[in-house]
Amino acid sequence: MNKNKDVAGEEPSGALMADVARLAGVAISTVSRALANPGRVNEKTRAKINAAARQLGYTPNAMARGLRVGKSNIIMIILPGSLYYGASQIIPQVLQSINKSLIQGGYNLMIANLDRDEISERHILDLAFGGSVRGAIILSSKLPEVDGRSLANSGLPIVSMLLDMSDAGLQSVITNDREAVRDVTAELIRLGHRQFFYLAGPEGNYHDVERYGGVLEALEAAGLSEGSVRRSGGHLDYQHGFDIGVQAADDFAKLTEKPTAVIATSDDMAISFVSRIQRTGLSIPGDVSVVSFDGSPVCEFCSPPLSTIKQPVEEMGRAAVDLLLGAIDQRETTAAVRTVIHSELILRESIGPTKN
Amino acid sequence: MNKNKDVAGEEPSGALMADVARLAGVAISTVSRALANPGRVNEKTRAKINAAARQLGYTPNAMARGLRVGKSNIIMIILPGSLYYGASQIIPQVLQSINKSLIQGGYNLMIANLDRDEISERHILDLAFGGSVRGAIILSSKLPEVDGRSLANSGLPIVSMLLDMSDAGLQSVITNDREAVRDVTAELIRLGHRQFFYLAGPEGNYHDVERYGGVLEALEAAGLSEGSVRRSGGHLDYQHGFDIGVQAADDFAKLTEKPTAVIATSDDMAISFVSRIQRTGLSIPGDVSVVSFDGSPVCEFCSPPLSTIKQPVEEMGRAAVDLLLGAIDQRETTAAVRTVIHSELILRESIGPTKN
DNA sequence: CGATTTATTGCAAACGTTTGCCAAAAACTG
DNA sequence: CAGTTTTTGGCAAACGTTTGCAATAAATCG
Repeated sequence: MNKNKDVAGEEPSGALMADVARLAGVAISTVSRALANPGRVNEKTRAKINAAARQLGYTPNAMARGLRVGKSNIIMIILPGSLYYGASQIIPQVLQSINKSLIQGGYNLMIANLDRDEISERHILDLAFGGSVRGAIILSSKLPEVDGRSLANSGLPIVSMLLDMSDAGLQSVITNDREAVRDVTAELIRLGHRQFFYLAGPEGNYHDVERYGGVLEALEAAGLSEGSVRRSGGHLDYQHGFDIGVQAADDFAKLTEKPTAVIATSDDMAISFVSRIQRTGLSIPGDVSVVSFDGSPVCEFCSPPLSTIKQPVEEMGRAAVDLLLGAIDQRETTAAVRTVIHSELILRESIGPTKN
Repeated sequence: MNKNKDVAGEEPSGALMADVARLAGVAISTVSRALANPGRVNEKTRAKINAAARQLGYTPNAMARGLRVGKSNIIMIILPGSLYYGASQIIPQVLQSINKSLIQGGYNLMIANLDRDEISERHILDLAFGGSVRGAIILSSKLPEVDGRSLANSGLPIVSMLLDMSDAGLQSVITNDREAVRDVTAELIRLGHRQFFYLAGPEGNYHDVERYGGVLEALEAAGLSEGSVRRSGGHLDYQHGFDIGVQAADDFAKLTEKPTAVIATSDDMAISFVSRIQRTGLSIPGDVSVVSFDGSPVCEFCSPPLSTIKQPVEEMGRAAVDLLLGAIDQRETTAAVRTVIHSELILRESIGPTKN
């Protein structure tokens, strides 16, 4: 009842624009203009108003502003699952880079987690349709959609990262996974390798399809059959990379005819795989060459140091934000829909020529 | 101008409560009550309203609601710096766990990055005083404060994590760093070690003080002098853990009288340190025992597997959220101000008795 | 059956901004 | 100096909810 009546300011929270106006002796609308607009108000009054605002410790109410102008300054990022995958820093790095770019543009970052359940989908849709957010970046997932509402027709600008959804008309920032894997596989072939072992993340997953596709392309180009590569894993999420690697090492041990080159689709898999097969007496790269995906810094300090395909996450984050803010400001609405950022192959001692 | 006039709904975005009311043939206020309040409206009308709402794909506008009730449902987490520290997943794990608990409570998580600059402090204060957020969790940092405004008197419920600010009256969720380090040091002493090497994060940092303090306590308890431990590092942030370890390995190499036990204050430091000193021909734990901090999963797959003090981050996150939501709901305002969550020492092969 | 309570709904005033429109004042213009 | 343009500042109407209050309808009671 008597919260913010004109009797007295009791709570420390909340000098209003009206208070500033009163103190400065001007109208409330003038205060608004003084604080936001550039040249709409006389310099002298502006100074008076600024002084009053500072004296009162005035901070404009973001929700009132948002309601009035019909926009928020929050961007949400939709993450597919856990924020951390073993040693792989993909998600945190993306987050960091996005947040940084966003702040520079005056926006805030909100995290939305897209678990498999309907609850979280609904939650995200509420955020989108409820006007809470101004745009969305979606990481490696399809658009949430439940009872008729879909993120696609929320009217929000959306950018997809890591997953190519350009055919659905979504701006997509992706890496050249397929090409990168093709190249590294070709390099392994050049080094004499003919039998490959491929550690998969979730089967059918976009990354899996692309990366495995890259392997096959390289094999074909070299005239090798599809049978030259054996798959392991495929039923666990990337989040369980270490487990996949451990499991794969078991699988590997059981093989009578051992592949000489291993392509892991995350650093985690490679690390645990290497750790396990070293125990069985195999040496790297003497017996087995290993290359993996992600570019985690820790790879440099493994023994032997691991070759890895570095995901250009920071640039991807920046690019995604640029595209998103561009769409918000309605610049370049019709620009190229797919942005490919190139991965970088980091060659280290875990790769070598075959013995014979 | 003619955005949402009553002429026609052009934009796909935005069925309003008024639309639902019209379709259901009731007043707008009835709709509001039907959707939120429990038994304030007749079941039949409620059904009609729900049907209408679903048909229109209605989603309440969060900012309008927030403005009216004077509360938002956003919690901000204030992070001290980078989101990722090498292989240590502390921050992402905390984020994950906090976000999960928050969503269950109906809140959303916003990320605020507290860099050293004044800009970011001001930004955080704007968020706090601008009514955008309902509460804050602050990670391992002091409260931002600039031109008279301080987070402390924003009226927001705040919980401090990792940094003990209970003396400032802030609910603090911390780990027993000092005790954990004391125990592990004592264990090393029991194994015969008498000369220690301590890898520090930023000097004077709360964690550094606590952890180094733990070492000293153990030494004293065993009757060893403070001179039994040498420090390395101290000028770089934890973010550069790998660099610290590399540098420390150089320092170590230069020592004529080599310590036999190393206590690293992050897994990153330990990993790069180990990698480097192994190259100089030293063996672990034969020549040097190593223990570190954080409990990164990757430690299990290092060679040798690293002993580490596992930070109970998930529980800390949960605890912090519980406290925060408690404060928001004004339950238990006067509960214990300090919550200590216990670390877990994971002993692996990187630790062993001294040779002689 | 009239009186009193209770359940249900509607009206209208908030919440704290922004902004279109208008009026007054100031600055030019011829 | 009257007429015209440009600055400047105020009024009041939004933005889309929630909620106190009042009104009506239904139910209960003596």
